[in-house]
Amino acid sequence: MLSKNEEDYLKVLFHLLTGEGGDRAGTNQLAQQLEVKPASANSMLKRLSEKKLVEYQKYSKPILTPLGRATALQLIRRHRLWETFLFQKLNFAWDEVHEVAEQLEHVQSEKLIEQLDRFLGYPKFDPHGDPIPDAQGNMAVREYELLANIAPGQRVRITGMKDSSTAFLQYLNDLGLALHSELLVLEHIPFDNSLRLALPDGLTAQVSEKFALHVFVLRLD
Amino acid sequence: MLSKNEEDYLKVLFHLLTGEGGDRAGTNQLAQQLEVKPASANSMLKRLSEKKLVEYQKYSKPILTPLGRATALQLIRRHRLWETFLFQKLNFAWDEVHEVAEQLEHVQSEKLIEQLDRFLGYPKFDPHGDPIPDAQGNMAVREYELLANIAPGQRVRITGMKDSSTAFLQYLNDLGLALHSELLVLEHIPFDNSLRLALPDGLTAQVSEKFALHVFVLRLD
DNA sequence: ATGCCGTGTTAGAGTTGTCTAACAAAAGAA
DNA sequence: TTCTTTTGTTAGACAACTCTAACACGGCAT
Ligand SMILES: [Mn+2]
Ligand SMILES: [Mn+2]
Ligand SMILES: [Mn+2]
Ligand SMILES: [Mn+2]
Repeated sequence: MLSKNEEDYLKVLFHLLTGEGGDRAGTNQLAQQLEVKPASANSMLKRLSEKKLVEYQKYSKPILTPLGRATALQLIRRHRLWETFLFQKLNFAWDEVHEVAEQLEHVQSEKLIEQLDRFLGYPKFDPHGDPIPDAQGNMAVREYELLANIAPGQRVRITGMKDSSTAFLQYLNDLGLALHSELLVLEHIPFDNSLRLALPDGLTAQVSEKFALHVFVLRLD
Repeated sequence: MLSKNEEDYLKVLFHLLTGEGGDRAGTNQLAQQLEVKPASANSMLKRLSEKKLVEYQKYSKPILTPLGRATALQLIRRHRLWETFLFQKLNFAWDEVHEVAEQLEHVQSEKLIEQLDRFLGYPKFDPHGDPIPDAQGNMAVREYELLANIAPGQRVRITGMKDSSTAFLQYLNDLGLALHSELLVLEHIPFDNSLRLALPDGLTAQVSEKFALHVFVLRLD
């Protein structure tokens, strides 16, 4: 059985190694993500290696073993199910769920997660649009495109966010946008690659390229 | 902020000191309840004393400060709300809720508990019939009498259990009894103080005095 | 009052995790 | 290639627990 800390390190490592350019992930990135010093991350890498979750030799990049990957996916499953619960049943806002799920994910009970999944109706995506792995670690592939790449005139639906920071989520909230919101790209301004959008409430908004690079969408029609 | 372990020690101490004959509770009882050695309980008593939750001088019985009592009641609130959630929403059996609630109770989030309480409809009692403290630490007084003291001919409703051990809860289950079950005392056998009962399903059962001393009831009619 | 036994306390060591400070290796620039 | 910067590793200390083993206190019986 893994400790809460071992689980958190493993999960962060999974995200670092699975995200784009994940091959460059090492001790320092791991430490930074977890807000600890590199010395701490280094000693945890050794411990995870002892437990056969990570393959690690000094001065080379760590990789997850199949066991490590499977274990991380189960933790991600728990995290996203709890986020969904908080959002759907307990009136938590979009940007409030993560912090609490970060604690709830460590509760050890097979039955708890099974029953929570059933209670929520076997959701496929969490409130941020991220796919929820099933008990076998399989998850839906989210078909998405970046909003930044959509041509004017195209209607789209928001399917996820690349960034789940509070600042970003609250900005989205202020625009009246959420997962599943539909919007229309009105204009593309070549100077700075910003976009003019028609929002669900009928208003229009001008958003930066940086914004548009953080929103995943599905083309409609 | 208290650690998970500090919270658990505090809660057990509260139950030891609040239960009948709670004045006799000391280092050894505390250690036994928590399944640790007396040396460990002793050092935790010092730490809780440092944090002004317990008044403690060596070789004398510890008592809770008002702050310690209030803190313990909030933990008990969280525990019983989670038990209620697991029982009512996630199909957990009566004797399965405690172990998981023992973990969930340590999740730190005011909003989580507020919203959970609302989601459950502000329940006054947990699945074992134990009262749930409100945010101020107040709880309903459960009017109860021991089944052992009920005279033949009296109809009663089960309002709680003095013992929440798995063995006891499963015996109750096997008899078809649960919280709120109604039953009729048919006969009192003076020889061993056992009772004959009419059960909800129409059958009768013979139960020992020990059993009858662990069930709280309300007289009906 | 003395002695015994159960209760309670301390010292000292181990585990899991953290940090700082010093150092070693690898990568990049000149 | 040689220097410099970034990245990674180690040693050693500390905190929050845990334990075992030795010891002190206090209540009770003779
Ligand atoms: Mn976490
Ligand atoms: Mn999420
Ligand atoms: Mn607990
Ligand atoms: Mn209970």
